[in-house]
Amino acid sequence: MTNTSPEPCQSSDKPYHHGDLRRQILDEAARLLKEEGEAGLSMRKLAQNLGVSRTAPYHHFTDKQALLCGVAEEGFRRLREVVRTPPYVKGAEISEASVRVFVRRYVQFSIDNAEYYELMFGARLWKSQQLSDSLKIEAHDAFKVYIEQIRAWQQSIINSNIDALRFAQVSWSTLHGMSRLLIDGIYLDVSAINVMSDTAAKMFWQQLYLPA
Amino acid sequence: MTNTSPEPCQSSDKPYHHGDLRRQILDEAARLLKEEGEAGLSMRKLAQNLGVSRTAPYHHFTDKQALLCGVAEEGFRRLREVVRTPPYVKGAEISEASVRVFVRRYVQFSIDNAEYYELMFGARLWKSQQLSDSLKIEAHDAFKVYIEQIRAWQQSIINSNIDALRFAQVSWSTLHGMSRLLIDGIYLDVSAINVMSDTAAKMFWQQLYLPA
DNA sequence: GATCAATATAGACAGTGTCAAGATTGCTTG
DNA sequence: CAAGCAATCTTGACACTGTCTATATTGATC
Repeated sequence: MTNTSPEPCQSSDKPYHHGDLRRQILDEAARLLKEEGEAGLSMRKLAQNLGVSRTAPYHHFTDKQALLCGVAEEGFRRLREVVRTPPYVKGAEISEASVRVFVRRYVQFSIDNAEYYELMFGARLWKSQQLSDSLKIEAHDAFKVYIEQIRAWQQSIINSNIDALRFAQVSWSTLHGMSRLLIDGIYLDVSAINVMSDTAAKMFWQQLYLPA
Repeated sequence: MTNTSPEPCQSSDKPYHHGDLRRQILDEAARLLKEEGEAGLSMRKLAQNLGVSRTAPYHHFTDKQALLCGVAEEGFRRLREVVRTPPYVKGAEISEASVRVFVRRYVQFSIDNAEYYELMFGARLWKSQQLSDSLKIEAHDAFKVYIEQIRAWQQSIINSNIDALRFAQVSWSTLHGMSRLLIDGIYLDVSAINVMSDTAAKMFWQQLYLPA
């Protein structure tokens, strides 16, 4: 399986210094996670796939844990990017349709970036005490996007009896739960994603719109 | 750390055949998962803790995966047990309070048996194609309990516009999401469990009770 | 009591994360 | 341009893992 004869590319002899390793490690890690799952990701295989020695990655990530944190960080960046794309929902423009868009977007992101999502919201990350500062910032920013969305909803809600914090917690639970059930292979009917998302959106909307 | 001198218990010399190994493996596995997390569970440490050779467990579980399936199976049995304890909710007796009881019970179970819950509803289990038949049965029975609960709700709902299947999926997503967010250490405020549960219950109730 | 399946054992192998010590390189500063 | 330094990459080593194989001991059955 291992190719002993060197491939005649990359400027004949590969340079001692790779030059772009950190970036490629992050990408290859995500690729391995996607293709083979968590069990398929090892530091050594990672290095080998990139044509570099086993310990080379340790000069860019102190730990395997640190590497996973790096991938998760990338995920948070992507999430923020996705949520920030139009159409936005602000202030009084809120409607059931806009809630629907938001829900669909969240769930769709989690499916499309399952390998990232698992790390971003997995126990491995949040139960470890060693979160890098940059990760904390990224994660916090991503959370903020959600909170802002809830606040925007809250500004134009008719049901003033609602507790915004509790509603944010429970609604996020719903989104997160749907995502995990789909990602983890417990909900198998992927074609029902949109219907489920819309059902959730309707539930949220009725919470916001109707009196307690 | 390792105690070389044999402890003077267990009828002097320990017998060649353990006699109760399978049971103790399951318990010790759950204990290790609870105390040290998934990373702290290895077949070898397991065997050593039980005072048995490294390969002994393999006569009771073909795989590490099979062992985890066994633990999960135990978890499903427990879940069924918990949900079946009174007070039940049947037919027309449904009320917001009864929904609240159900929600609280589910979330509380997931917290109290986190080490089981993680296995029962983890990707490791559901993405592997090798589920034992007994596990499938246990899991299916546990799901049935939930479905029955939803059906009971449905029988006395006023809102006939609701799609029972979709509602079951989304409501379970909410419960599962809350559980995971708490178990995985993303929601840290454990004291808010009951308030969150009640908020979710209220949301469910309004879905059931109010017209679309 | 002989036989057989269940249960336990030690030995071995490949694979893993990661530490330590040395080699090679690019940047910086004199 | 030379020297030096820090960043980067390398090989070697260690303890640990899951699991295969072959062997030993036991309890139950005819």
